[in-house]
Amino acid sequence: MSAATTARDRARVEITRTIQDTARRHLGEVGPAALSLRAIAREVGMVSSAVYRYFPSRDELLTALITEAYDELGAALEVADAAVPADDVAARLRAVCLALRAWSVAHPHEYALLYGSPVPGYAAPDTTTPAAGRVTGVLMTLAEASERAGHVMAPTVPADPSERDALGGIRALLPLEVSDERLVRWLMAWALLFGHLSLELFGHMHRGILDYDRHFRQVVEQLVRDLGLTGDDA
Amino acid sequence: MSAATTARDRARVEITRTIQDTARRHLGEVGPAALSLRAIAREVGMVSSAVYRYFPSRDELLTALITEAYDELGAALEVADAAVPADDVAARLRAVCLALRAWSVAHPHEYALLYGSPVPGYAAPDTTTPAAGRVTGVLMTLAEASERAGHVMAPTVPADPSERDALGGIRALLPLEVSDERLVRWLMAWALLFGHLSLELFGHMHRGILDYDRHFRQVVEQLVRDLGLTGDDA
DNA sequence: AACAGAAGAGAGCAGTGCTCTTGCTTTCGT
DNA sequence: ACGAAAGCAAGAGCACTGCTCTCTTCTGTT
Repeated sequence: MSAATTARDRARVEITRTIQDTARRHLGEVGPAALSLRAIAREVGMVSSAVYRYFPSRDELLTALITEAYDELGAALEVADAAVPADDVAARLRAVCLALRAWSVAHPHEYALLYGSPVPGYAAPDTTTPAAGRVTGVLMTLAEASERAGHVMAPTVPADPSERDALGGIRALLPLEVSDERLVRWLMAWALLFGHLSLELFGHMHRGILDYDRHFRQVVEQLVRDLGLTGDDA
Repeated sequence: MSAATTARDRARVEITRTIQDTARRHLGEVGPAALSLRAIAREVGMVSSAVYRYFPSRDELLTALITEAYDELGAALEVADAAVPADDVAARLRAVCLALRAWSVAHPHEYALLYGSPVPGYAAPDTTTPAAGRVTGVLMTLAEASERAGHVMAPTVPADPSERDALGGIRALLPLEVSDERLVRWLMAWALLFGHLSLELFGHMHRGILDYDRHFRQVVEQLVRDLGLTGDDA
């Protein structure tokens, strides 16, 4: 059993980090699809084949970047969430939404890597799912908090009985019990947020929205309202 | 001036179509990023350089495919919309939403091409915007119809005065006057729909939603409700 | 029938991911 | 302490990509 970290071990993790960092920089500059393993190797100062000692394939490198990005985003959301009184769910949602957009706008290529079209041959391995769950987990935690606080949502369509089964996957991941109706509304919030960001970052709002920041805040306000997080309802 | 269509002209459009059709087939099979001009040429039965007589670059070919896809989707939505009584905006929205999802699920790669991360070096020229507008136009038409019908939306946050300017782009594209609040809600519907589809098609709902179809219908119902398209409000 | 222009073929350039072989160095077990 | 074993870097090479350039062939028009 040699748990001792040899010099080679240290060099390995260091070089691995160097590669991943340069990859990350390249990602931020040229985007996921244009990521070139050879270009990265060139900049790190080694020949392309040497990189394969550290990442068995370009996809593995992508996976590392994906996980890292998910974690970074998740952490940003958690920090934003924690910076606000825990019992003020409306404020927490606002903070999380703004943090989400701030990170996405600051890292559009990373956003595209996470939530854009999947890279062609690439199929995300299960390694990334926990990191990905960290992001959605923040929203789901808020959903639970809202349920616990007993917030009254805007007029909501009663969930079809079969909807309960349709939501089975999520429910298994949630510690707390949340009503179908509330779950649906929070899933809609989830889709709305990422839809908004995708449309904005991928250029589909270019001709329509003149002030992204302003409009986003309006949307978040409406979201807070629909979820019933403001004291006054209807 | 020879406006007469010579045999060569006819051959040209025919071959152009053949290339585009093969490209379209490949697109449906391997996705946008993996589209290979050489592979297409190979299948059409000519050498790669010959294709450049018809499409000056791979990007031009992509542009053609994008425009085509937008048009196809737009047409599908228009057909679905027209198949329902014009004065029943709720029914029209339901039909459009279901048609949107049906097309997207049937053509995931085309969806990714249109609404996923933009292709690396590629910047969509203005040629595609009218076709793209056709899709969003369907939704905006419904928004106008709803305004005209005087539907009362679910409790809505009053729009900040500055929001009016933020929405300037859209408003310039809309023939009818629609209130800021209603516009915001319909833009949210737009973002929600494409967010939902992106999350679904790009695999982010994989662990959470067991019955996509069922869940989507529930979401659409809630959407109809929030937009105030059902007779009974709150 | 002659000619100009369009179309196709092929070679070639620079780039990609990835594999395999060849040396070299560090580590580990005896 | 030394030899074996494992790890690492480099280079050549394969199959592929988009794209350009040249050369030839073919074809529609006058």
